[in-house]
Amino acid sequence: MVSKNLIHEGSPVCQTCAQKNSSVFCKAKVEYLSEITGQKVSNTFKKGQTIFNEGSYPFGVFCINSGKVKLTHLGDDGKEQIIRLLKGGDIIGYRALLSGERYSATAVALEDTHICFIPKELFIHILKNDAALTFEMMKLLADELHKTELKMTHLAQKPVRERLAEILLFIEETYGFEEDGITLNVRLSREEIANLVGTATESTIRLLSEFKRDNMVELDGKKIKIINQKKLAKTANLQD
Amino acid sequence: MVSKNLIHEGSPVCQTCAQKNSSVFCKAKVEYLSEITGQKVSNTFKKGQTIFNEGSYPFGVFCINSGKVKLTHLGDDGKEQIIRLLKGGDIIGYRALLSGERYSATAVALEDTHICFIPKELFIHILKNDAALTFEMMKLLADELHKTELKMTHLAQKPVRERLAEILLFIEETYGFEEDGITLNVRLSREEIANLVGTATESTIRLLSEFKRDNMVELDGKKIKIINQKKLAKTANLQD
DNA sequence: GTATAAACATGACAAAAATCATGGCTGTGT
DNA sequence: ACACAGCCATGATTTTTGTCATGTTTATAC
Repeated sequence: MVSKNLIHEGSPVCQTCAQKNSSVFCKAKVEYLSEITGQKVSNTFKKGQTIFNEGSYPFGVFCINSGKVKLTHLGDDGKEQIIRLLKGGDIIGYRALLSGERYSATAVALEDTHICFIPKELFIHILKNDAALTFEMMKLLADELHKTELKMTHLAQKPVRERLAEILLFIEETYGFEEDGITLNVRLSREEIANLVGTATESTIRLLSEFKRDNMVELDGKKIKIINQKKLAKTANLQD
Repeated sequence: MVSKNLIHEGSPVCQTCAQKNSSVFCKAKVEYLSEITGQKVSNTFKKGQTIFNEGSYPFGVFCINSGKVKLTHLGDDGKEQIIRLLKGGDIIGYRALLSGERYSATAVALEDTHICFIPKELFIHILKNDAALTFEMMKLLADELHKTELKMTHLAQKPVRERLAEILLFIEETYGFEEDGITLNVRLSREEIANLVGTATESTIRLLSEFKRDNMVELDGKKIKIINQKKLAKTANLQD
């Protein structure tokens, strides 16, 4: 494993980064990759730590090397809404940077997470000179927009039960399973799941119990096992 | 009025288009503007006509010259969700084109609308060669993503009453008022408003009546007059 | 102008979901 | 091991919202 000692040195090299081929940066010209390697700062965030905060100014973008991150909005009544779940290879903080605004969301590590920070100037400089990378970034934004529009429609039209089923499948799609092949590979509190679904925590707890009763999932503390994916997908009532 | 005869010729010239300074294309290099002028197709859509349909393949982007357009998703149960309202200067159909997918939404003219069509090849060719324009497109996407994330959070957390108030203010922000300074400058059915808010048509009708009772709006058929904007904003309970 | 359909409006009711209350469980630090 | 806090669970209740039914008004076509 090349990445092992690199990570422990605190400063992995982009050209050999484990995420090189899943990140947008894999599309950057090689010359820029070494520039990034030279200027980036590598960091570790412990579970629960905040990477950046809604309302503050962005100084660059973050590229997740390993770990899991949630991106949240604070609603007008102070309730948290999780708008995205992220993992190794994903970049965060670019939205506000491109719009030239403050962060509109807060990023928090869901588990110990390694992240590289790329300064704003370098990021913008590369974008302005690397058309292919800019094009990829544009695509990434277009995809994100599409996903968000879908989520919006589902929030507006689907009952909580369907949305919860959908979110469980979405978590699976994002983080996959543990070695046993059925346990969702992330630990989220009931409240966090509720904040993904857009509902009250109690409703989430109640529905999870129902899903368990209906043999779609098994619950063991924060561990959630998907034991009947097909039925769950049917419950989610998905078409698209 | 330069634009008047241009429009009636059926083929306005981008360099003198009334929307030149509000569209992203105003950032395109002059040389590309004339290329667009040469290749675009100008068209008129009557009220209610479909500009493109969810599920079909994009062959280019549309640039709205004048008029009003709604972009809608079909939910899994066949219910329409309006995801964006557009006007002169806005471009549509770029999202699917950039992602290389079929349209994920349907565009329908809300009133007689003039639109220029720019072929895919030209659009992509220009993007690949005009870094400044690409950068602007990226910003546009970033802004759209932000707006959509906000809408998502509000759909998840706010009650219907607040969302309706918010939507009325949003319509005002988008299309403004008629000459009288209080009548919203667009005619939407109650059902369409409901599909913006994400609620049942009857709920929308009921709440509009309440807003009228509470002296926030006046109703006259499809005409909606905002007579107490401050109170409406308070009802919307906005912070951001 | 008149017929016809579509849109608007309102009441009654049912369903969905949030809130409140309470108790048990689990993990963490001492 | 123990106390404590935070999380999980569940029941009871209220509020919100959707659905169904029905009548009225408005727009549109002939």
